[in-house]
Amino acid sequence: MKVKDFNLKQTLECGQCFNFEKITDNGSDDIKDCFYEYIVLAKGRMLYVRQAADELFFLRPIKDKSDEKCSCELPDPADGELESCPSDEIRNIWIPYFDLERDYGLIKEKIIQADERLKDIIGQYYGVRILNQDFAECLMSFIISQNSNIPRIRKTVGSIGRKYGRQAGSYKGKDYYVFPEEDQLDKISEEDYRELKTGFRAAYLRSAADWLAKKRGAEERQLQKRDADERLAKKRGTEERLKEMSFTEAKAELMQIKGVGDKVADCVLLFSLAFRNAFPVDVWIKRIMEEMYFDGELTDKKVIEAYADGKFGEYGGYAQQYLFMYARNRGNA
DNA sequence: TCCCAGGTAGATC
DNA sequence: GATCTACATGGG
Repeated sequence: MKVKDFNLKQTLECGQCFNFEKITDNGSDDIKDCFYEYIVLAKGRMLYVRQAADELFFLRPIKDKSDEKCSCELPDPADGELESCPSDEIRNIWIPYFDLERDYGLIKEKIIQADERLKDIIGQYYGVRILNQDFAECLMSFIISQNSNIPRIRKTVGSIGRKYGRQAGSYKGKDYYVFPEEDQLDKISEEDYRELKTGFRAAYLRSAADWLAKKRGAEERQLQKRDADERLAKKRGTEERLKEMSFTEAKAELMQIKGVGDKVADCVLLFSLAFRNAFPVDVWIKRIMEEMYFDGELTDKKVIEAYADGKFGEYGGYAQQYLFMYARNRGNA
């Protein structure tokens, strides 16, 4: 499909998601001649996604038929051969995941209206979109992110998938694993997390898994009280309930989890619960905001958050992401 | 070796 | 209520 205001590399590598692998990168950021291929593990699946200029392709490896009966005469597909994903999967899963239904032209206009100085920054990072990620994975990932760095977060998230997640496919002889489902997460002990080098975050990850299980249990008990038809109609998980809440309520819910503070909660709200007004303030954002809006003075994170809310409002999350890219990449970009 | 990383909880003032 | 610090680990 044709895309605009989209750059696969910028979108995947801006630090919002962690379970993917780069296959190809021709080194160009320009939408007129960029070429990227990535394997993305999300939504319980493996996706092979390719961007060639303004064309985006949702692909998957052709299944190896060698273990199926009655296919002995058919030659196996060459290793690494790809086919298009079914159109309903593209429509129902990947277009929403990459936030491709949204008009980023409008969003950019609104942010530039709020501050002209962001025009060049947005121009440089024109192709960042905010993904709509799986809730549990996003929650666990950003608990892992605290006091760490992006390469290491990716390493840890990947290793949790490899050890406890389901294999979602393979490509060129390599197996790829998705992040564990919620029920699988519940079986991982604090000690297990420690073995995966999560350090002091191990207890937090366990407390998040407890919270998820408790919420899931409460939801199921609620449903038991209703009749079967209604149960089917109203089936919804923790994620859906949080989405129906106000920003403030949902944030307070998340912050009940030991290990989830202001910043992690904001990331989860922004990247997996569609609260695009969330404005996570990490060390990079704190620095750039102090520089741009507080005369270089050290400023409390809560003050920065409130200021951003006033300035960018419902577009805060997008603005935050452009600023984050700029703050992190300047100097060495 | 020292410093820093998409922070948070608990202690202390 | 605002500020200080321990917390594990790995990369630069």
